[in-house]
Amino acid sequence: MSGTEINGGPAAVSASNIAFRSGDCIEETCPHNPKVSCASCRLNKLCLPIALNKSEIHQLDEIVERNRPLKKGDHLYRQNDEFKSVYAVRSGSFKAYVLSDNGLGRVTGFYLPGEIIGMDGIASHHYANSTQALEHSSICEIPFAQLEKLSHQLPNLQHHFFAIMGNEIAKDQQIHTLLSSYTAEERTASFLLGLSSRYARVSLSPTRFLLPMTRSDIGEYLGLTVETVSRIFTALQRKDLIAVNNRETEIKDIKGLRALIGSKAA
Amino acid sequence: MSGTEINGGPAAVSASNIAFRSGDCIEETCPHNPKVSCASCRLNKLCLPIALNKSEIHQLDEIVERNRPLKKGDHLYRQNDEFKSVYAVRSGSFKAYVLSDNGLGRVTGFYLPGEIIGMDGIASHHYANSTQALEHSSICEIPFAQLEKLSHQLPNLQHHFFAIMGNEIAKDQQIHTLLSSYTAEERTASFLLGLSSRYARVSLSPTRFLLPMTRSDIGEYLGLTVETVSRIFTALQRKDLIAVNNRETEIKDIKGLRALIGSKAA
DNA sequence: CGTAGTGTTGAATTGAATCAAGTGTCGTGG
DNA sequence: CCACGACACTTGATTCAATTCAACACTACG
Repeated sequence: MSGTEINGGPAAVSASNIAFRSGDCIEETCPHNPKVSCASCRLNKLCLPIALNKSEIHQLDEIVERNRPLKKGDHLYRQNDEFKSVYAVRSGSFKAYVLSDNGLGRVTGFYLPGEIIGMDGIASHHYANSTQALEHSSICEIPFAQLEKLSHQLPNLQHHFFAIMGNEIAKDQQIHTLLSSYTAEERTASFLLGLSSRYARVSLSPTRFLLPMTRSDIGEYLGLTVETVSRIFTALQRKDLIAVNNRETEIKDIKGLRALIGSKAA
Repeated sequence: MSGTEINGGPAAVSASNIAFRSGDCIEETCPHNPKVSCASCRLNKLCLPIALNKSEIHQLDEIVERNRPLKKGDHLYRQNDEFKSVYAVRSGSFKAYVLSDNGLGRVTGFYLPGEIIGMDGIASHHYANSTQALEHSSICEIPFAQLEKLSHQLPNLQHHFFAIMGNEIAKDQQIHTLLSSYTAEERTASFLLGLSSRYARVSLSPTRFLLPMTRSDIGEYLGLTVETVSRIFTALQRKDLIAVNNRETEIKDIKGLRALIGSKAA
């Protein structure tokens, strides 16, 4: 009945990480399949539905719009667009960035499956940055007005959305510390460890993954130049902490990486 | 009846800025007076009560605890303390900071009257940083569980608290950009302009104010050393953009300051 | 198969940090 | 009320981590 009409065949949480994922995709949980419901979505333990019961998840399902997948480079929205929705990444990955007058862009965040995009627009009713797919990706759109209305009916959902926003705030403050006091090597190590645990969160390998972003994106995010990022990658390889082949990345010594930033850890 | 028993005499939104404020303080709106209600608080147009009607403000008043003032250096809470409440600054100012293993602290934020503290603890149920009064200050404590319950009853309050959190997220992302791409001079100019508009928000002079924090605090916040902050202050004075005498600060050419970061502006 | 984008590496430069030596300011106790 | 000590701030000389400039290799894709 429900099936693979639109996007048949196997798929993984992250298209670029097909080679590294563990499980197989069964039709109704295929992350590229727009018919997947929150109830059956493999991310429902990490995404908005967390802590909701069956009937609540069903209500959430009603307001979620499962748009067609985005191609690499497609924009989810652009800076100053009117804020209408937040988005949950179902598969693939995104970068958020701002463009300054001088043409230079700065990446403000990367978003992986199960993560929520667009909360920077809630206050001003306009998105503060542009957000672009880094690879073939699919998202769930959650119209914010409806999310608010539903949150008002479901205390669990309100509680959880406060938590998601609080988490974003805490995470942003960690990055503040990183940018204001870490060296290039510490930033890069911390970035890789962060990616690692975010992949682990969605049951992908924490030690082998494909970077969906360019070195330049990483540099813009970490406040470094492309050249520095490249050099640090080389240096970390020489220390046998990682192995990088283009985008393919292996963390060979996670403890060693952690040790690099050890004294800075809270 | 209600009066100045606990804290008589004149007071201003920011104790350290008494010399610069415009209006006088009448008893029931004195920010150091613990008996001030949200309804009569001079900050109620900027703080949590915004967008609430009279009856709603009254309900909010019921859950707000107006603690005794904090002395300079007193902690509101410490890193890893159990999260229980968010706090609204009524008067004075605070800094939030994290301490790393190596003993170095990094300031993650400054909080002025009308601003909300503690949202970093919502997700993990533990505060992610320590928060300390920079001067004699008073706060309104808002137990979060009760705020959630009340938000559930008052859609306006829910909406507004989502907005407050969204604003914090947007602000943190701006700082991300600042830290990852601004020079020392641009960071410092941006910092002063930010303070200026935050003072303006609470009807204090945007061009003359006392800095509640040390040069070292500023440096830790902006990712610079004390020495660099000091040098930049001197340089900005030489350019006639500001005049600084210890903590007393005057912005002499706000356009000129803005021009320094012009090409980086969104 | 060529071209644009992505990534690496080297050499020179530089902005901010570090190291160092002061002066200024404030709060406290004698 | 003044003297003392601790902290806050400033300025200068030197160093260094990361940027900039430059050249080239790799890859991916129409």
